[in-house]
Amino acid sequence: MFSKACKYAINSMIFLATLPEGEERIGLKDIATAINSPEAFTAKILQALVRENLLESIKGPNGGFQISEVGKKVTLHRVVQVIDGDSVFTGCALGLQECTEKRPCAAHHKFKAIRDHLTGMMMTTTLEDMANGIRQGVSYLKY
Amino acid sequence: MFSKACKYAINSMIFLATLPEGEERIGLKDIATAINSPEAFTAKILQALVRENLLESIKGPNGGFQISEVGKKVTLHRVVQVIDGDSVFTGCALGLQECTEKRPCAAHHKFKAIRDHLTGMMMTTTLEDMANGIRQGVSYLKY
DNA sequence: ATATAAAAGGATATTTTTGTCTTTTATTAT
DNA sequence: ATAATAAAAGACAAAAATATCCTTTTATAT
Repeated sequence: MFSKACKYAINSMIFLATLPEGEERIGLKDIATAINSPEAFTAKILQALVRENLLESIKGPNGGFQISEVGKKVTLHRVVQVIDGDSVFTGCALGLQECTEKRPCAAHHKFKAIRDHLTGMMMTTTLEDMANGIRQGVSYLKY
Repeated sequence: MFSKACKYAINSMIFLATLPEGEERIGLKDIATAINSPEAFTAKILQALVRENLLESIKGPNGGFQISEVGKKVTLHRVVQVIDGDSVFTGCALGLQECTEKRPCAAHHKFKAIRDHLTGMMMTTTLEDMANGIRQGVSYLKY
């Protein structure tokens, strides 16, 4: 469904969203540990999230990453879009180049319902929603 | 969502399912042309479908592939399972190793609904359904 | 029997994704 | 100013997915 890079991105964002007011900044190492991801690879992904303003980063001692104001309000949909693009939301499930209402693939209408469901869910689920589950201990970031 | 191999598999199966009674056998080249896929790669995929008895193959002149009795009755779900396994139906969307009702990832319940929807659709959509759309010219296999 | 056709099988190549390592840049504290 | 810290950037490496090529096996037709 999503690339590993995208999963790391989502989990990183959720983790950063769980950090309490005033202690929002945290280093790469701690993020990678918290979500159980390879550190250097995670760094690349965080860079992309910084470029898209979902995160802020500060170099040097006591540096690290923190969720931005934009990032705080963002949905799952946006995070996926930044890392994987929106092919998962709009691409043809059977791989046709041109797959439209007028010239649909064999599974177009069946998959349209699924994709609409997925897109709707992703556009209405915020990082805050998911961070709350983690904070309350009803859901988890690793293992 | 699905690997390219899996898309080629689905499209091949649909194409083979559209062939009329008595003219069911057709060569690799024609299949690859019909679905616009790389020939040799498609061959590998068809071999896997033969191994799983969704297709039959005959070597030599006038040889080729044809859909088996099993294959005729099969659902999209089964084709995907043969090529991609069922991680798309059962795997954790956020990549957690252990993601269960008791120890869910942050998005578990949201994705459960999507996956149930997807799985349900795939288990009830047969190749025949999709072949009919192609035969009637209301859906397409390439471009 | 022989030549031909077509899939099977295996080796190899390419591309994409994932992952690591090293150097550079920015920031902080001494 | 200097040393230390941490992210950014870029080069490189490994693994997986995709794709091709070559040889072998099986069947058909002459």
